[in-house]
Amino acid sequence: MIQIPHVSMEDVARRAGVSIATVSRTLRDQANVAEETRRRVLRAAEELSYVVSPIASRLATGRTGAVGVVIPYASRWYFGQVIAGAESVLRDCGLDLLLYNVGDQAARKRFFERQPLRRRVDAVLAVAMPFTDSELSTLHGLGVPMTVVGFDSPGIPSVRINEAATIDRAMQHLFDLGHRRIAMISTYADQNVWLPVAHQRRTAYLAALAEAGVEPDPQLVISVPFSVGNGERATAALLALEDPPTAIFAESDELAFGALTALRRAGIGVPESVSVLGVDDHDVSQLLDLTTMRQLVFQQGSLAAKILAKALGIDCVAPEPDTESGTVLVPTTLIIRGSTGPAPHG
Amino acid sequence: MIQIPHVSMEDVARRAGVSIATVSRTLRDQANVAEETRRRVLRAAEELSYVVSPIASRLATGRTGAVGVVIPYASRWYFGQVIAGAESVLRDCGLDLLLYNVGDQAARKRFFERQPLRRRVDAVLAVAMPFTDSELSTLHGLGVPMTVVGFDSPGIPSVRINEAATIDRAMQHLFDLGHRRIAMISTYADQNVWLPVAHQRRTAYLAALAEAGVEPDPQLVISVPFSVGNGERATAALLALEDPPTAIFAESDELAFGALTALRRAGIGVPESVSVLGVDDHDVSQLLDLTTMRQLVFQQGSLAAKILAKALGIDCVAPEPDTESGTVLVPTTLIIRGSTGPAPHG
DNA sequence: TTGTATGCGTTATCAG
DNA sequence: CTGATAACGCATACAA
Repeated sequence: MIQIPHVSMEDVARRAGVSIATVSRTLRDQANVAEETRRRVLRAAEELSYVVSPIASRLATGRTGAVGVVIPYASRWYFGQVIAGAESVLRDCGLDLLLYNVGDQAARKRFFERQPLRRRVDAVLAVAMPFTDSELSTLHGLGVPMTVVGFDSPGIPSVRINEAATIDRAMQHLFDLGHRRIAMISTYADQNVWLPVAHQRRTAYLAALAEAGVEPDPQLVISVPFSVGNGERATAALLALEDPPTAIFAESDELAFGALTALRRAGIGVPESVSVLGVDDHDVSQLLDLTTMRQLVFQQGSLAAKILAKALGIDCVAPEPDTESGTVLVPTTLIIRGSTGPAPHG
Repeated sequence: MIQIPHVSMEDVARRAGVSIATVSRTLRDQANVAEETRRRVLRAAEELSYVVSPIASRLATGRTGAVGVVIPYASRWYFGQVIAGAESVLRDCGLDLLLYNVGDQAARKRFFERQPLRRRVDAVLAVAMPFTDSELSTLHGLGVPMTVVGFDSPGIPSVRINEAATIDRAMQHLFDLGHRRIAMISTYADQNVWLPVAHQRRTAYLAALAEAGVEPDPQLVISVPFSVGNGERATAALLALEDPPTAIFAESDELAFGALTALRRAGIGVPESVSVLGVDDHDVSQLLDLTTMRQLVFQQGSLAAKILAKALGIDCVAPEPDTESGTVLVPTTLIIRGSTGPAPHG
């Protein structure tokens, strides 16, 4: 690979017959440059196909021009959506997106020990990764603005959905269909990623039951590690109960996929015998005809990025109306498909 | 947010009673530092919790310490896997992962016009994004090593699967089951992402038919834009044929998901009446019991990153044995699940 | 083995 | 409006 000698600002200055200071001013279109000069500089830069060295610029300004995006599982649908949403905004703002995938325990530990973000980013965007107090203080030690997606963390702006309202809406849908015996497939806290979201959703599920005057049955709440296969196992367990549920509410679509599969394998009709409902509106959900609470994940990512851009004083995108408060709630929508139907006659 | 004044190398040097040159040498553990001095320096750095400014370091060395990862759709399973794989290696190598998501036409155009990667990365990793000649020369103009995943590009090291062999293995499986009337769901070239892979897979499909002595039927090859819904529509069209296929081979699992859905909706038994086979081994495939050609996408991403690290002279990970050649072929495996079975008696 | 001095390519502060 | 010039924080020949 040929190492191309880079054109420097000095080269441009020489060609345009001005000083490098003028070149610098021109290129960042500052006001105090004569129109004639400006044209000469721009033409010289054009002819030399010059681009500013971001690194030198960063050293001089003290800003890194980058945002660190910290996520547990880059390859999952939800996180991919957030990344894509954030990327679209950051790109428009001229900010680099530095990706840190710290899903497994070892990676996470190293991340917080070595702190690769130090002196490297102007802001941090953390996705669905609640932190321990220790981790949180480490992050604060970075001294840069931070925003989180998918959960709340004290003192940090966040973008998420209203968990309680979302779950409640879903439960209402099932109640409306006459279901009373509703199971929930929840995720299990593992060592790497603690998901208070799971807790919130379980709580909301119980609250909805209570409000509807339905006695909760502990057997109907199953917690499994998040994986596309565990929803199936959980459902198999539910079906093995003496008094199986008429509806299964999965904490996320991916778990619901498993539920649908288990039901189909067991030859149990959906929704004639059992209804299934998820949360996300995953790409595959439409295919599987899964009723779900749609959340706009891409938008949550872009919103979070906008908040950061604003915090950095970068005016690059149309401001969002409700970005002021500490927590931005992105609305969710019930998408009714074929996986939910009237409760079978008891 | 409080702006924390950064500790500089000079502070460490002062505290350790040495020059900054010695600090610099120590921190990059060069040999020529006295053990005693080294300890003093390390302790001083520790006490001040000092970290080197990557930016200053980069300006001095002339290397950016970053790799640009260019992909069309960050939120799709395949790309998420590649990203995760690349990230794991790059992190170990101390390289930043700069993500560029250029799926839509506008973003792609801007990417090649502005060339945000110029002077910003030491290497480029492009994923399943064949380039036009113009784009290719632009990339070469970056003057940095490059590697591609998922396809070949002249003069660039690549990591991919053997398309022909993969498709052939899949077809053999169907032939072995007695299928002769095999449809293929292929992807359609759109403006944003041209996928020669689609072409290769169609060609391999036809070649396999020819070798098996089966007359190809143009009606059985359907091309649709890649989306989780189009596989379903394509399958519906196939089922509407006078002489519908007994097996459907989808270019990717996501399309196969649609096929499964369409069949289930039409009340057609899988695999009793129609077999379905995909390529990828997507997370959801196991759930849907889809027979598929598994490709290790995460590994392809990490392999590509290793090739780049090596090209950059960074010795950070165990070298791969077969990384020498221009193209690294990652093996694929037929994963037999429940979606394929013997052809129904004609 | 250690220190000095110069350069890396900008930005920003001053004079002019 | 423009041009010197000093940071920016580190790496690295070169000296000592």
